[in-house]
Amino acid sequence: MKLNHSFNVYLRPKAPYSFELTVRKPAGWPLFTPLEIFQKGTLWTALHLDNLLLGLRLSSGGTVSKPQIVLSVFSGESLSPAQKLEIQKILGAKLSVENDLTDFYRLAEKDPILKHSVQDLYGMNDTELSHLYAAVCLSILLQMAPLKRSQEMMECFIRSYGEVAEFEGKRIPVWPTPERVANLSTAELAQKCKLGYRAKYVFQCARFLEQSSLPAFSELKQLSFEEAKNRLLKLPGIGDYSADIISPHRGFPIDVWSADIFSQLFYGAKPGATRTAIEQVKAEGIRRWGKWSWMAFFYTVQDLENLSRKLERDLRLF
DNA sequence: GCGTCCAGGTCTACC
DNA sequence: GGTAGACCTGGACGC
Repeated sequence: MKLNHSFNVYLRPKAPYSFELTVRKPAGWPLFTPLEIFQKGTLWTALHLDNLLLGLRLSSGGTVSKPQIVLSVFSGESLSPAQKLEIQKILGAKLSVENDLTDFYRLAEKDPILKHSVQDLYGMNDTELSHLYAAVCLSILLQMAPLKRSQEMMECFIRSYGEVAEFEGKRIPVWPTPERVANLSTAELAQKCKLGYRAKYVFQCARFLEQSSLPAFSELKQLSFEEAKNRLLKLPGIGDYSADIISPHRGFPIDVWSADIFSQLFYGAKPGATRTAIEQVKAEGIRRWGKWSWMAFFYTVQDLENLSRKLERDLRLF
């Protein structure tokens, strides 16, 4: 879809805010779609907001201590001032411009693991996924597969069934909407992108969301952590790990891979039976970091390369 | 080359 | 209520 209309917005996030680390996370997590383009400090990406396809160009107009995001929004139709204001508000929230890292950094300074990560990734903020169904599909396609295969499934799924935002000579495919996927068949999903048993869940979740059986992202945010998670657990194929990834409140999403990492960080050794270590590691992370456990998880995972080097050298775990 | 195992979980039948 | 086994696929590994 060609997006020929545009308007510009200047966002002023709370400092510290590293534009580059926030929109282009070190572990390779994309902002809104795995097929977005990042070149010389500028990100071209796209997403659906309430079924409206938008293209975005983002760059930094400031510094970590005096941040500014220069944002151009592209749409297929002319938008009213009220629509533009609403879009600016939603994108600001997704980019965490009101996020205050002060309390988390205060905790991190005294923590033998986190003190390294916040130093390495100073000003990195978490961001919100493009929409609820995108988050659901992401978590399902991460299940029970090596990362490479998950990435292949995601890319095929997005290229095959997502709309393409065309603007400024770029073509950015976005995550499919539940309305589109609900009209497909499980067999087609399984065969075309080799989703395996996950095809059933991707399809059933699309039907579930299309029938509005679940609140939108913004509404889930208004609920308590437990209530939001309980609502998400009603989705087919969504268990404890996936709900922790999807929830706007976030959780401490420990799977086999991260249980291995955090077990080494907490206890200095790999877990014996990895599956059974998940609960133990999760409980320990929440005990140590409480309401900041998601941010601790987020910073640790993004900083693994630096962290493993530093921990080998001088970390004394408590 | 071929067979087996298992991976960044979740569901369900069975006890 | 707790738990073993099944579920798609493909890469790694042993033979």
